[in-house]
Amino acid sequence: MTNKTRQRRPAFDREAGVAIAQALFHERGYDAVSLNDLTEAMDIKPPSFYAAYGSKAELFQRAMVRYAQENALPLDELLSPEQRPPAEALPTLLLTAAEQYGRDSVLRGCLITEGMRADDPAARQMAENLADGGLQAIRAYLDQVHPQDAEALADYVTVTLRGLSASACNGMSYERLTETARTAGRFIARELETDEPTTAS
Amino acid sequence: MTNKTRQRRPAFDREAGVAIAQALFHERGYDAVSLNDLTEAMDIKPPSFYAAYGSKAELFQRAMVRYAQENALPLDELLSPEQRPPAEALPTLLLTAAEQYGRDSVLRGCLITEGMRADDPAARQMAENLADGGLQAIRAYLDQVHPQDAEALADYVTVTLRGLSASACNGMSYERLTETARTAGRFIARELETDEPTTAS
DNA sequence: TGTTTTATATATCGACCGCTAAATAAAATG
DNA sequence: CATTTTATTTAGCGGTCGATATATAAAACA
Repeated sequence: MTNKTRQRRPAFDREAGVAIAQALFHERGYDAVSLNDLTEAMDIKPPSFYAAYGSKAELFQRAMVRYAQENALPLDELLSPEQRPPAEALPTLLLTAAEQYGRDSVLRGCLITEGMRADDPAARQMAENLADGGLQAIRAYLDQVHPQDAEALADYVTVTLRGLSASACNGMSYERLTETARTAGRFIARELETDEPTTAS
Repeated sequence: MTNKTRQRRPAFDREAGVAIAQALFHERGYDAVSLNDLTEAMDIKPPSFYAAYGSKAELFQRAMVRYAQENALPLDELLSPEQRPPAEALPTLLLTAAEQYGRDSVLRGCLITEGMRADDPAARQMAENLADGGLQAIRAYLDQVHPQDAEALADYVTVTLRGLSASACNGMSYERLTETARTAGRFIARELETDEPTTAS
């Protein structure tokens, strides 16, 4: 009789809850955000929280995935060997990261990078797994375009990214972050141009 | 009568307690070390702990000062303009740091640098104050020897140091840490030699 | 020796942690 | 409407957090 498919109860928007959690985790870090902080910000009670997300760590995982989808560096574009030589791609990668890490006054640094320093082992492992994907993409790109120094260059880039993220979290200004990224990018470009004196057409 | 000055009761060695705390804080970070961890490692009860150190944060401060005294980079030696040109001093600084951050399998990274990411605001501020001394030394050195790019170079060095410390904490090997530091050092040396084509005698 | 000082141990404190059992109310289905 | 399902609320679980009030015992000093 009631063939009209009734709308399901909204209850609360779980995806919106993930977005709220993402912002809180990004602003304060995993450990510093309590269940009370989360349920209060979402305007729900703890049982609803656990029915929806399972645990604080599982929600963190979803928040990091959401962050990666909307904020992660476009590695696929940046690191396509056909389009960009490494002397251009890697400086762009560093600068794009620095711009992102420093552009918002409260959401500083990289949620995933900083998640790797969480005290909770489960959360830390989740962050490491997600970060590993990006690092492997950088490494794979360098294996193609600059195999003789792929590990050293990949390590240099990841260490610089971690330094930029941590510095952003501690308040380094947008201007100084991006200037530092530009400096590191120039150094890489100079190194690559030295070894590989331009294969230009 | 008893003019023989009696030895004061040993009770427990407070300096040894600071050393124990230093190791625990270095291994796990400020937030992840509980009062119970500390009192158990020192083999004392909480009231003795508070009588001796005042609070967890105050003990952290003492542990960081102790760490700085015995482990901090010898900035005074490294950064003496009379002795070393920046193209030599800065690469040595980075390499020395990387060696220190990665040489011990459990005490990774820099206690003070990582302390700046503590969740406890008091502890974080203490770490920032201590770190600021080192950063100002680097900046003052560069103001003398390379005033045209002092801020940019100082920022580059500090970001690299933070990246090395964080990477060490997350398990990057001694070899890769030191190789990354050498890479960054080469980049700096190349930059300085480009701008300043040797003032040699 | 007697008195004072100092550091100890016992036994918590109140607050917060992540998380959940049980009861209830609302929506979906017949 | 009555029934089932689902998400909610109330209330609180056991545990740990940093930190303390109180009482006691040992050392320092006269």
